[in-house]
Amino acid sequence: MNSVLPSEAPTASLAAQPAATPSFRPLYQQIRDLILRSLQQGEWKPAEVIPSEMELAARFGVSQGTVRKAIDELAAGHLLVRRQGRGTFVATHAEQQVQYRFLRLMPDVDQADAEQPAQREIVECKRARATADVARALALKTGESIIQARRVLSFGGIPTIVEDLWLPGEPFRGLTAHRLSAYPGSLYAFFESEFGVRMVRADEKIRAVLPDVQQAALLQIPVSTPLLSVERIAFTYGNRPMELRKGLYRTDSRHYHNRLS
Amino acid sequence: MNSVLPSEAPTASLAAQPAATPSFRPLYQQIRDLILRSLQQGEWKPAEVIPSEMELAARFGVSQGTVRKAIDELAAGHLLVRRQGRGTFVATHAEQQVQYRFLRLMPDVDQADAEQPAQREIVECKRARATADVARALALKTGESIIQARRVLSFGGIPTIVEDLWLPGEPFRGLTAHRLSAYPGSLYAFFESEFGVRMVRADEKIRAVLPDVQQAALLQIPVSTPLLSVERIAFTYGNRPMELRKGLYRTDSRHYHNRLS
DNA sequence: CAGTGGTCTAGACCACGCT
DNA sequence: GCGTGGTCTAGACCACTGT
Repeated sequence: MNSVLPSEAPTASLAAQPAATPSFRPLYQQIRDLILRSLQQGEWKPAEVIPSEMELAARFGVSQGTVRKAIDELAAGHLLVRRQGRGTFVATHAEQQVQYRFLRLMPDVDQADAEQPAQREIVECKRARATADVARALALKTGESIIQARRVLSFGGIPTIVEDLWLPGEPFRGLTAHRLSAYPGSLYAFFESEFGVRMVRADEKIRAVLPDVQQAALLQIPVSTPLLSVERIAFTYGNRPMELRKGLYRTDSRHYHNRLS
Repeated sequence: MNSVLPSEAPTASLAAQPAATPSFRPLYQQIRDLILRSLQQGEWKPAEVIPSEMELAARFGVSQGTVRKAIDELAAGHLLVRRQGRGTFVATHAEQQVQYRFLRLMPDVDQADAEQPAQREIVECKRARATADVARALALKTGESIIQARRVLSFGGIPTIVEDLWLPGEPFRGLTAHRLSAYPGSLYAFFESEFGVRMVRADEKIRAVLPDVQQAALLQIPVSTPLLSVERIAFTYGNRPMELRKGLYRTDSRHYHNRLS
């Protein structure tokens, strides 16, 4: 039997599979998707506990082991975090552990003592209309309302990153330079707590480039300094693109770190 | 009970844990490490099948489920590959699927039709002595014997990558420019089939740089062209570093792709 | 001590690949 | 049809966290 009996799944119905098996879909994946939908719909908010495995098993009418495997996959994708003895929690960007989960620029020499956090300066933040490029990246239509921002990150007083951001206007309605500057945590923690938009995954395209005059000025470097260009699209639940970000990184005393396996 | 009874593990003994639990180590991790050791010692060679889950369960005196969880972890780390209905195989770099598993330089426009493979040209290949830097990266002593090579990769006739390689002399004894040039597959497939050295993981440090005169000449570009510098250390089983590679990538029509999650 | 996730087992059945 | 990995279950027990 490849589907949950409706009578045993009072709060959620799974699409029944025909007895013949033209397309087989494991139960635990169906459960995973149901949990995912609950996350998406905000049934449990970031940093909250979700129901225990036994509760979920009862709710979906499956065994604990099946729920466990569903949660395993979500935890592997950093959507959930398991804490033994306490419960399973909705993952959040606001955790102390990793300040910048998606920033891979590391100091060349690992100063053992805690590195002081980056200083952030908002250079610009305005409402605008999506160009064709931006619209394509954010799955919008050309001309739709967006928010555009530029900021500079400095480490130990040295301007190191200049970033341009493009955000869809609708979900981020009410975002202002002032609120951006005032927020103490990372941008993604800001999006999460202020707009309920949780970034789950990102794709980056990395190149070596030279800055234009303005970028060079912001980083206080000559225009002949090669920089890392990092173009990122960040996605929420359901692979919906919610941020386009183009960063320029100085790499003379830091490097972009990547592990291949 | 946290350890396998010796009587039930005839071909391998697991370290018994004291009844008090000062340090608890799950059984499946112990099994995983035993399988890992067998891989390391070459009991099963790349692309070969390993024994079935039931056989391994009998051999280690545990249930199939425990072996399964051990294999799951190794498969997640790309050390093993499961194929339903056929068995579990030792992973290899020689698979057709992904030509270059560790090369993340992608064409900007995805030509749907198969891209023709890169052309490879060995520029240099010589025996030498490890400098302090190289020795540190490869966990050797300064002055130990190494092999040094330089090659150029071209895509569609355009020289795109120039790479310098440093390899420990001992495991790669007998490597020559001729054998390098003659081998049809990727470098890592070559290391695997010709020297039994299987790379399992790699760390990369990425920067933006300008080429020196010689590098610019090899890539047929001006010295003012910013390039991606990719410094990679590749590891075999047991986190032993076995290759240092410094690559320069042209990124005007290709980009380094990375997925963050 | 109760409740949570984590481990381990044994057994049944399913999907897949080969012969 | 057989053997492989893949799914699902039910139950026991362990390790960890809070009260």
